[in-house]
Amino acid sequence: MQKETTIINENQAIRLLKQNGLSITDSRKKIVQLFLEQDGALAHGDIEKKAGEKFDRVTVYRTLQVFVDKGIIHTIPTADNSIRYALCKDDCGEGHHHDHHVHFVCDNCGVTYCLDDVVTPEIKLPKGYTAGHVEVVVEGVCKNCKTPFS
Amino acid sequence: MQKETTIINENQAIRLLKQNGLSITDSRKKIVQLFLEQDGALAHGDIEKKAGEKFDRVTVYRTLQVFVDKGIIHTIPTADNSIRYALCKDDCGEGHHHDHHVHFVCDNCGVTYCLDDVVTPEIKLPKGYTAGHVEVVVEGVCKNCKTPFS
DNA sequence: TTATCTTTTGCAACATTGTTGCTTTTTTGC
DNA sequence: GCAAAAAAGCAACAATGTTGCAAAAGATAA
Ligand SMILES: [Mn+2]
Ligand SMILES: [Mn+2]
Ligand SMILES: [Zn+2]
Ligand SMILES: [Zn+2]
Repeated sequence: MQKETTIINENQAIRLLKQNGLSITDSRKKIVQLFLEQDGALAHGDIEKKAGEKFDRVTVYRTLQVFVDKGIIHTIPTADNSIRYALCKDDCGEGHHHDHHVHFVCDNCGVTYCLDDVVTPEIKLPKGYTAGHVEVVVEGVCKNCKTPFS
Repeated sequence: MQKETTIINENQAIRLLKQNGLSITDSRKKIVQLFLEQDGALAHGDIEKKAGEKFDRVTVYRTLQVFVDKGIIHTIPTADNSIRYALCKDDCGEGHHHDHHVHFVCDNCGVTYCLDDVVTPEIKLPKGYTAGHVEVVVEGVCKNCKTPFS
């Protein structure tokens, strides 16, 4: 028998897809579920691996693209030139993301977290510059990797 | 006759390379000069183009790597998965970068600027997280693209 | 300046990542 | 179930990045 959480996540995945007017397909269900089961963010490569040999690489690319467009997931810029993706928790939708939170990359375990409660600060820019979106990525040691005596 | 600024930049480039204990080669001189002549940041591809067909792609990759290692240039993370590089203005050196400034990417012209005078803010993290380095990238409209009446 | 040693370059081959057009398969709405 | 629409898979390709190695260029000291 399937584990109960898997079923819950499958239902949740289907709900999320329907909410966004997307048709329900195996790959979309599976990829949304991966995000739901996951604490941190996922890179394209992670998804390919975690989904097994099940889906074509192109399908994964296109699925992620659709999810970003619809405001289901957002991208996280990192220094190592690999885009990570994470679920949008805010009221993002088609054509407008509102993820104004800080991201954290752990030096030790490599996991990327959305710190949903830490909002991006106001940045005072020099004269002539107009700010749109602000991205903040903090690198350091995460709560799971913290040693008791450090 | 060569333009005077070119000569100045060549001397400056040589000085910078010597300072960092690097041997003086055509490609290193040329690439440092490109950075000196440039207001914004450069991506790998920009450098290949601007250097003409002069240098091998591999040489450019390796040169940029050496420059980053030596603290001559630093990388700038961007959302579009393309690493940009810019000269370090601070006291960076081999094995330690100290570029704590904000970066700005113009939506309109695409140029990436180092805002050397805008320092990265302190970020208050949730319990258990320890901050190392903080990266801030602001996206918006730059001083050159600003229209008079906006 | 030349000889020698060391470093860097260019080349070739390869790996990884991302893109596009087209055909087949799946999903949806009836 | 059936037809139309959407998505997936496949193949071919483009772009980007990496590695090993031989040739060339740079540094050093006689
Ligand atoms: Mn996030
Ligand atoms: Mn900078
Ligand atoms: Zn960690
Ligand atoms: Zn601009």
